[in-house]
Amino acid sequence: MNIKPLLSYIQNFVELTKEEISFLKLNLTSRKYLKGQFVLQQGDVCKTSSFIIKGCTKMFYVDDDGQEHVFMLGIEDWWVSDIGSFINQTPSDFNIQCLEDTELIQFPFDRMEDIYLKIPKLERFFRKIVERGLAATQRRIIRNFSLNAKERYLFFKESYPSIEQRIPQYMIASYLGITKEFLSKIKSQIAQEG
Amino acid sequence: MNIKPLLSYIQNFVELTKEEISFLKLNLTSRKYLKGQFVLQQGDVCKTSSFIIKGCTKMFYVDDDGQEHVFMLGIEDWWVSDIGSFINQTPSDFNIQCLEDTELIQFPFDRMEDIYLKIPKLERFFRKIVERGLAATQRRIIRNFSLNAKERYLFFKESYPSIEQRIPQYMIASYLGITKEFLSKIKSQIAQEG
DNA sequence: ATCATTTCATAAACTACTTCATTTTTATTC
DNA sequence: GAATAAAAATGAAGTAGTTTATGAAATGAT
Repeated sequence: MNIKPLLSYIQNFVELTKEEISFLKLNLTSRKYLKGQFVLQQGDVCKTSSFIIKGCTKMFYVDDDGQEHVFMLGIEDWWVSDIGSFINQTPSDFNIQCLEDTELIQFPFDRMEDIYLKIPKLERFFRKIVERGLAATQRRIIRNFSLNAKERYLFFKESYPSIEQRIPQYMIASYLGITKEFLSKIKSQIAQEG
Repeated sequence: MNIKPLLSYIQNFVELTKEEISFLKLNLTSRKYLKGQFVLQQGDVCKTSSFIIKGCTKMFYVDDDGQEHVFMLGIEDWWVSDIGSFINQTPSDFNIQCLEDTELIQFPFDRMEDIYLKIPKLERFFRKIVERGLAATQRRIIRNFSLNAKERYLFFKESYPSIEQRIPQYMIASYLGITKEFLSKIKSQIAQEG
């Protein structure tokens, strides 16, 4: 199990002893997916919270009209899960699909209680990363309200330059909440401006 | 200090002993604001995380064009704070203003470490409510993408009927991400349909 | 009660973005 | 390396939501 990237991520927040790391290894699972495979499908319960060791994922939602809305993209060192489905163990509205061959380390829901009990530091760790996630998600709502499509695209480009290269443009459009045609228009407009 | 509503809220997640409650009382502060007063002003650091005992607040953001965007409304039993500013102790982009005379119980940032140390259960409590907050915020982004303005308004009406009565319509419009004129149009349209 | 201020409603002109239809470019497969 | 499929570009027509302007209704202060 290539757990190193996860451990060094965790060490940014709390320090783990050797024993704690061993205990973690026993309770986490590593899993590889091929490009195109699903980590989660809508209607299923999200049974794991996953950390991306290698690869790229998209989390999306298909609305009543059959329209696909990309809600979140993920690359190395990001977390992916439907947190609502995970904490309540209720069916998810989201799909999580791999855009490349992808390797995840997964925290199973039914091991979380034990993990928190044995390593209370991880309760602190997860509190902190969820706090950060909430702050980031709130900022995203604000951007969606106060920026227009072009500004949102420029922000995205600047914030996640590495992601833009790895995934098709129509998914970025969906993530930004616009059509692929309009994103195309924006890009040609930007190109003209120089 | 009227701490009861907060305690019964907390007891939904974890059970506190009498000693823990006394300790909490020593570390929390109660504060009353008049209608119109600010709990937080943009540029200031958010030094407390507040629970609403009584009253009504709006959290809003003024963009570069001077436009006000209502990001969140709060009534009794809700939490208000700019979590991004709170956890990093950095200047906030948000304002939190009281729409009625309002009473809050506040968790000061500089007491949090002690509180978590003395009552680890509260680390669990805050992890859980932040998880819930994150799930709710994510659902809101999805709604913003996949519902149109009328659908978003109907969802708001159904979800927060008590709030709608208490605050002016133009703030609801701003919360929904539309102009007051367009909300007015939507309402008259709904009225005609019966 | 009255005056001032805030809130709500209505309507016409406008704009950011969508939809639909077609073509060009890029990637994939045999 | 030709054939096929997938992704991106382009343009014309349509729509959801904005802007600006004006008046009516509700609320608050004196």
